Amino acid sequence: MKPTLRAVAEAVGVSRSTVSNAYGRPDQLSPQLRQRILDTARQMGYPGPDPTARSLRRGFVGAIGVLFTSRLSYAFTDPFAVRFLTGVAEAAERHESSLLLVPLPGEPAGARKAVENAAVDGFCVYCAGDEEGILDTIRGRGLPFVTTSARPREGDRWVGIDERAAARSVAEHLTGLGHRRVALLGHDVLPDAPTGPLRVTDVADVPHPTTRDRLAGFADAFAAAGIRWPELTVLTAPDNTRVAGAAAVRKLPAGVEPPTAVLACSDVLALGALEVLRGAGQDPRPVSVTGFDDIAEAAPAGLTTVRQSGEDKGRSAAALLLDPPPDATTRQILLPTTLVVRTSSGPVPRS
Amino acid sequence: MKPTLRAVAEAVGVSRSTVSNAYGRPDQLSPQLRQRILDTARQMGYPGPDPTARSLRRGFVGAIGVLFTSRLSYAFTDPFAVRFLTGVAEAAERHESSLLLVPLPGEPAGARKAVENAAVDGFCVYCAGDEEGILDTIRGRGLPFVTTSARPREGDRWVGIDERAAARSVAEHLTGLGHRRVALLGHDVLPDAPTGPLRVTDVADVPHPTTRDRLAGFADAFAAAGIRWPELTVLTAPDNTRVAGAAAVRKLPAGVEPPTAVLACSDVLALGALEVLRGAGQDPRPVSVTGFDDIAEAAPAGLTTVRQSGEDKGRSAAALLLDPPPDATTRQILLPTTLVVRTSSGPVPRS
DNA sequence: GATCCAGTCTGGATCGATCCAGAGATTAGT
DNA sequence: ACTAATCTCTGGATCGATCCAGACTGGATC
Repeated sequence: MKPTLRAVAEAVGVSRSTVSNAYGRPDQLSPQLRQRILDTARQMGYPGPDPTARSLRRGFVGAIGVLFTSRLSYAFTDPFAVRFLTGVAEAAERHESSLLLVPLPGEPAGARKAVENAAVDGFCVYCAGDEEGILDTIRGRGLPFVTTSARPREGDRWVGIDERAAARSVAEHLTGLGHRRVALLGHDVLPDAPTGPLRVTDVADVPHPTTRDRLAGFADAFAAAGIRWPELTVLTAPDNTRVAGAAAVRKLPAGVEPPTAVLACSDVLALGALEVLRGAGQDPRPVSVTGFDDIAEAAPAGLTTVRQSGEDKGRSAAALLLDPPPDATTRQILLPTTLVVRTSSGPVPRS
Repeated sequence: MKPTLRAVAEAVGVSRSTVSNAYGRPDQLSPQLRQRILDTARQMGYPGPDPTARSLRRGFVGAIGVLFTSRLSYAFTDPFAVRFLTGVAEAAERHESSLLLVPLPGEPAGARKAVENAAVDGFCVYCAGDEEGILDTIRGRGLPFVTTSARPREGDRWVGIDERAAARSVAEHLTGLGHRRVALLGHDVLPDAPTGPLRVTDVADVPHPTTRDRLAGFADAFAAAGIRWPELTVLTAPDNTRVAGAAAVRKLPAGVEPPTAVLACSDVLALGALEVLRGAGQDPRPVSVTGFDDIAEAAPAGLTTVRQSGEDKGRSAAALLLDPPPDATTRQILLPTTLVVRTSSGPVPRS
């Protein structure tokens, strides 16, 4: 059995408080005594105050929870999520806080339990799906949190971008190039929908909030160009991964007039699409492809996309949690986006 | 103030134990009473047992610590480290364990404190540098741990590859192709060495254990081909990053006979090297480049490399921690590696 | 009808620390 | 020399739960 603080106190012949102070507040005792305590502690093999006991008493843990509303191990396959995490880690490092990555099981009850059992001082919720249940559980615990949710509640801390306007900007880039027959590509467009083309009667039906907002932004641009929502082809992918993007594009109906452009809701989907559309044996007429996020792989692939900084998002989120601005008005941070035009998009080829 | 378990007990008119059992062991009380407890708890806004208090009493946290012996936010820039983390996350998900990512400050004292303050049941230590101090601190706490250290102690849980043999295999591939004038590229080859070519008198002087083992493996192959250590040019990079790799290669002395091959200790370094050596305005005579790890970016770049699975490493490490095999002999897992030959390596061009 | 047993529920002890009001001893101030 | 201030150190209360030995019921067993 490991010795405890009490054992050290008895060995040295002082009170427990004094030993505690030797570790936590050196100014509360004489340097000599402190040294004597530390020495015998070391010699007894006492590893210092137990973190759990300390947390209980102090009411403070020194860790922030990071929640991905998707499987945790999947999260790492999404480069943008990794950048976000990098930003969070950077801010946490500065605050000497640890990060608790909590895996959320699929079923809501399990997810609830996981959130309730996490020993943290607050949460950064990276929203990649439905999250209201999660947020309510956090609220129930009375812990502070920051979301990147598509539509934050009044007063909630939030960091994000104007998804819809950003999406609109890429789409306008394409309508400007003359594209009229396009396919939109997102993941989780409709619940349980198989990979492939869909008729979505209303954008509002899309359950995944980010996908919904981006599709809506695309639609805005096309509406301005005289193309209404029901005329747009929507492709859906089961995951936000390259292979899923590739698979979705392969399901484009052969024979009928193919789209002249594919607008993806993320770079990984777009890169998957590019692979297929630029791959060997394809129709030589190039199809324009655009992405979203501007991950590292986008530039070498020449992908036209919308840039947003995952690091900034993560950093801001963690900062909002770790030292929140006193006035509630500055607790929602809108980050900028930029349209980055590369070679993957071009004018409609003449037929 | 949030209500506690005691408050709920008083409200319902039962003992604290009973409320505790309502959450933790439903079989210990009648379903009706349990329901009544849960209902009033919900209505009072009691979020369930406090995780910290529970951990203290139970002596079990439900989280494993993950340590990177480099800055945490840097770790995410290393694709192989991310794969490792993915594997760890996968195993943790299965065990309903959380992952505590602990940022380690540069100075040993701070790192020690960080490890001592982490509320976890054990550690996965991803060794990317010197780690003995870290491991000693963990041992001091009496917590189990798994390392990927270059040279594990007898009895320690470990998962890794035969670094030296694997490195030797790529190098033999190159000597087989006729390469004799080569440059080795690693990071942290010598402490505080500037980027660029070095004379390293002895491989054993290299402080970074992985770099050392891989360089030694390279040297083995060249020794077999009649080239002794001091004749080998070693390039060093300050970081294990693409830009650092590129910078190191740019420092190759111009004018003198350039190497016909660059053997890097990692794919990111190799990719940086490739960028420079295949870039515009370069000597048209192609220099062979090899990497190590086979990260996702290696294949599209045509990089010859040694494949090892980061996911497997992470998964095995976490498994070794979460349900260790009873017999100590199987607590060290040697994972396989494969030489993957692609287009970045070829025969020595005739001059 | 005494015994045994399973099913429920209780309450004091405990996990390992930190907090805080205050006791004693020293030093400083006038 | 006497009060005030400062420095050290103490010990009981507390953080919020879980553990465990045992009490109490009501029904089955022989």
